[in-house]
Amino acid sequence: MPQKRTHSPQLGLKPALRKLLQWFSSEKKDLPWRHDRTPYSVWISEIMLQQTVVSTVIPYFTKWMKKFPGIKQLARAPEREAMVLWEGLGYYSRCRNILLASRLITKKFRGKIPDHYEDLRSLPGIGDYTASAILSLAFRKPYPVMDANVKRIVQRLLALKNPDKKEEERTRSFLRKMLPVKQPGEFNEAMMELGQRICLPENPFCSRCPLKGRCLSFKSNLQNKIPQRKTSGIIGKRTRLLILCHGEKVLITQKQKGVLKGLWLFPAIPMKQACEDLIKKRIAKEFEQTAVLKPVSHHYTKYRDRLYPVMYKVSALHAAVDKEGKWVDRTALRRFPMPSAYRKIAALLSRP
DNA sequence: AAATCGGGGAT
DNA sequence: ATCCCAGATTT
Repeated sequence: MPQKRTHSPQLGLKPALRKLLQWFSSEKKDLPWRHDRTPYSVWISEIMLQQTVVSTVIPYFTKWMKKFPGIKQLARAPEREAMVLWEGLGYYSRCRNILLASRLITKKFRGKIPDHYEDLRSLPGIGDYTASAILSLAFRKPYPVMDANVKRIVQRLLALKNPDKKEEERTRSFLRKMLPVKQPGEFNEAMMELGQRICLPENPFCSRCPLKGRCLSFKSNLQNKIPQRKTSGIIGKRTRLLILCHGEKVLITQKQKGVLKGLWLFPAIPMKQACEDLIKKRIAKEFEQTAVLKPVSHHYTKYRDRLYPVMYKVSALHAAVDKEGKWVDRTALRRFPMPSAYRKIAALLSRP
């Protein structure tokens, strides 16, 4: 005869799992990559979704699948064409890596996306998360994913307080226990959507959570203490952009390295620096400031860069400019991939 | 282990 | 205005 408990009993893992899958089957959203699911569509969507919210990805995914419906079309595409589709999505190395990987898949895997963990990990841009997502969603293999949503949920379920290496392993082993071998994809998607819609970083909707009976944080009312909020550490910058007009043409330069490699930018210098000396020395003998455009903000990670575009009309060009930059007709700017902040300025220039 | 890479949605 | 996101790669 079991003794009467003072606390409410914790829900077993199996019943909790059943509730989760039930919640997902009735609440899941209709997303483009959930139609006609193939290894290719899973791969592309998962890469686009890295550090990028669902609503942002949807139009990019749709455009991409229309232009590159399969790996064959992708593998023979010039990088420029792919980058134009990616423009505005951010983290541009993801796009370069997709191109690289598509060629590797063609060459080393007979044009088929591999269905083994190590093979997937060998491809550029595919880390632990993406490999597990492809294996579970596309090939129904029992690999749990650990994205930010899943980590947050398990942290709360188990009331883990400091996210370190050890707790990450706790999380992984918990997920391996919970994951239903016959429907790993459903489980992974259910967890991610739960994190996205119920188990929010702040003020989670615990009352509507199918896992609340299994959640130690909820039981102890710690759901707003776990996980700890991290301190910001934002760093602000100010940069002046030079919009140099020569006749109908504008000067842009292509990034040669870094994450923005391959993208085109207007020449930029820190605010403090005297830009007119630079123009005189490197670009043209004669110039005249013609306008000051509205600033736009360009931000990445902890940096918040405020861009101040200034237009100059230049003449008597130095010959050396062609090496680093390109004079482009204003109406042709749209054919050169740029980060969003720069695109906003380019849009102003291309209309009269 | 920590830094770095974008952009925008949500609050 | 601030936090965060279906992370990967480099330092």
